Amino acid sequence: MSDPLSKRRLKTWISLLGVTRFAESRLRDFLRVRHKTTLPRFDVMAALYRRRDGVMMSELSRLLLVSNGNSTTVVDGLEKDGLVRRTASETDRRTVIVALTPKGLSWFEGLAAEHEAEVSGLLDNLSESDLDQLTDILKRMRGAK
Amino acid sequence: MSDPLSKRRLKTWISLLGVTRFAESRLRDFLRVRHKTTLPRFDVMAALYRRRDGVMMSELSRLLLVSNGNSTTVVDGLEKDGLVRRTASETDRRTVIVALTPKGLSWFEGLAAEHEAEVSGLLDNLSESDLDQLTDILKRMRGAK
DNA sequence: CCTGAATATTTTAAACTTGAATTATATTCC
DNA sequence: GGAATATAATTCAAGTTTAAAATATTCAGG
Repeated sequence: MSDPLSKRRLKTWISLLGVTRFAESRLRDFLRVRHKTTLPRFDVMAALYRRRDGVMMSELSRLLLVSNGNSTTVVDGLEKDGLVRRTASETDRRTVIVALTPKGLSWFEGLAAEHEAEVSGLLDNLSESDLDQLTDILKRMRGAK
Repeated sequence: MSDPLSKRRLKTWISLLGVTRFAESRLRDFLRVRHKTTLPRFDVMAALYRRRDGVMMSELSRLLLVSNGNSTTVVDGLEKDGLVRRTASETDRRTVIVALTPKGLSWFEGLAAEHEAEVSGLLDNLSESDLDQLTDILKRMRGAK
């Protein structure tokens, strides 16, 4: 179990975690300083931007890999600020559909390009072939259960 | 700014984040169900295990990429449980050295192998050459400022 | 020495997050 | 149809996390 391969995997994992945490902290700074917002709020907005027709609360949680309770809280805040809207489903009365409001849409659009540039800067040192390899590796990791 | 390369980087970043979040959530489950503890507590213990002589609070925060306040809180909890110990520095009275207690050490040792196996399982699908490439790519990402 | 800048830590308030109830609705299968 | 089960969302308590403010100490120049 504690063979050299297993040790190498652990080391790689720690390194992976370090890099993503560093990058997340940079993005948090960017969002706070430049746009007076937070990463979790941005994440929800980005998910809703990609799924313009709206998503169920539970689907939102699945997409962002956070708990249901967490989604409820963040969406509550965004709704209070008029950036997202909750709508009851016609077909299933348990279900709530969340979507961007027009205000939310334009807010996000005013931010998206800058955010993309920020992320792009974080991956600046990666060549196209690095991106290929990384994408491939991540796909394989996702396969593991 | 929003050229194809930048878009690819964004996509890769989102994928990277998804994979690490998924893995973190698995580790959280493992620690909660099997060992009645949490990821942040484990992270602190692991850092102290690697630095057996103890580390300054601020260094601990830097290692884990969390805020100073966060380190204080988590170390408070671990100290109350007798797993770590704070010691005043001889040379600098501002400084506090945190280290594992004997109890903390044996607790961690009883856990480390299982944790390593858990992580190893998450990277199961990666070949040695994948690990090489990934390590290399991460090193390059870390270079970006 | 003194003063101001820098460093180390803790405290605080607000936000985030989780996992476990809880409530409500839908589905399955007898 | 009705009971058991599953699913959707929220609420809740406890813990985590952040960033900023407060406290204490050291260091560097003058």
